[in-house]
Amino acid sequence: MRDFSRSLPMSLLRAREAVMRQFRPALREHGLTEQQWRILRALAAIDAVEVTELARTAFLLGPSLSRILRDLEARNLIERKTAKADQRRSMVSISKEGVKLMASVAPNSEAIYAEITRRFGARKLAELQEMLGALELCLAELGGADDTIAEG
Amino acid sequence: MRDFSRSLPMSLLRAREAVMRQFRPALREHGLTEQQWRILRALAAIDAVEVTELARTAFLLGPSLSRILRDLEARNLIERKTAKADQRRSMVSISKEGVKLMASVAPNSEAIYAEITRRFGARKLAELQEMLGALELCLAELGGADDTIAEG
DNA sequence: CGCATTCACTTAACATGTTAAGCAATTTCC
DNA sequence: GGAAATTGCTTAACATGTTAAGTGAATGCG
Repeated sequence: MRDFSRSLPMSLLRAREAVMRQFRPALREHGLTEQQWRILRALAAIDAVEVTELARTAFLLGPSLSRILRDLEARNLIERKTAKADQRRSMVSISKEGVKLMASVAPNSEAIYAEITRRFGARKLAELQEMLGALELCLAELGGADDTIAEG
Repeated sequence: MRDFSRSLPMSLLRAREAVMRQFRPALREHGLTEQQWRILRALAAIDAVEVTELARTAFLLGPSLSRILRDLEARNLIERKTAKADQRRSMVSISKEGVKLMASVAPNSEAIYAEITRRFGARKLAELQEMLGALELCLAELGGADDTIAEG
């Protein structure tokens, strides 16, 4: 069997970990996890979203998002209100405090990203991202666990 | 701020998830998680290893590995014995049952990997892996949380 | 209308990720 | 030789990943 440490999943895992290692300390200083940061960033780009849509954007599973939103709401970093038209839906938005927190983290985060880009090379980085996107696309067609496309 | 859904961490996360989606169902059929599978594969390649070395190989943190080894030992898929020379060290190896389980999963796993390679293209895949390795390397120099190199 | 189905979200249960603390065996250094 | 530091591993505590089940609201349809 192929040396698993050179398999694609391991390569992707190690690469991602190498990247996230750079960011985690800065986030930690502000009491944020990687996933909480993703949610705040997703929310900062829009006015308000439904939970399901937010899950897709932040790439989190429903149950994880449910828990995190509960905690972020308790910390007054986000706000929720149920939609008028459909009581099942809950609209999530970032709070003033949330915006303030983002503002205090963003510069540091941007600096780290810039350094990574500088070291790896902007062109190479773009190339890499394009390949990752292509991989994702070609596997999306293939499907996988509970793929909604193939089951229609 | 840059659209975070196009950031490098997100690209890596989505790509990896797209890949793992293909494998998880097969592993699940045999009652294995991705991490347990990584450990068995790492063990299959050698006679016996120390826990710390296994953690490095399977890319798992100590505490995670500790728990998983406890469970795999309870399922008789691995074996442990403390080293004679140093009572702190524990040597881990795969059991006969473990080998048998691997043999029953490996063909399926290999087939999935082959299909991914076929769809994405072997050459492109090699290129991608090379870029991932380069990224990892260039960030390793940069360091990160609790980096042992920079602290010596 | 009424009832089964679907939908949006939450809870539950278990496995892992992550950091800090604990513990015993070993090594250092005087 | 022995106290202090280090090492190898485990536990603890909390956050998230993952799948299944639960709950209340909306929808489809007879």
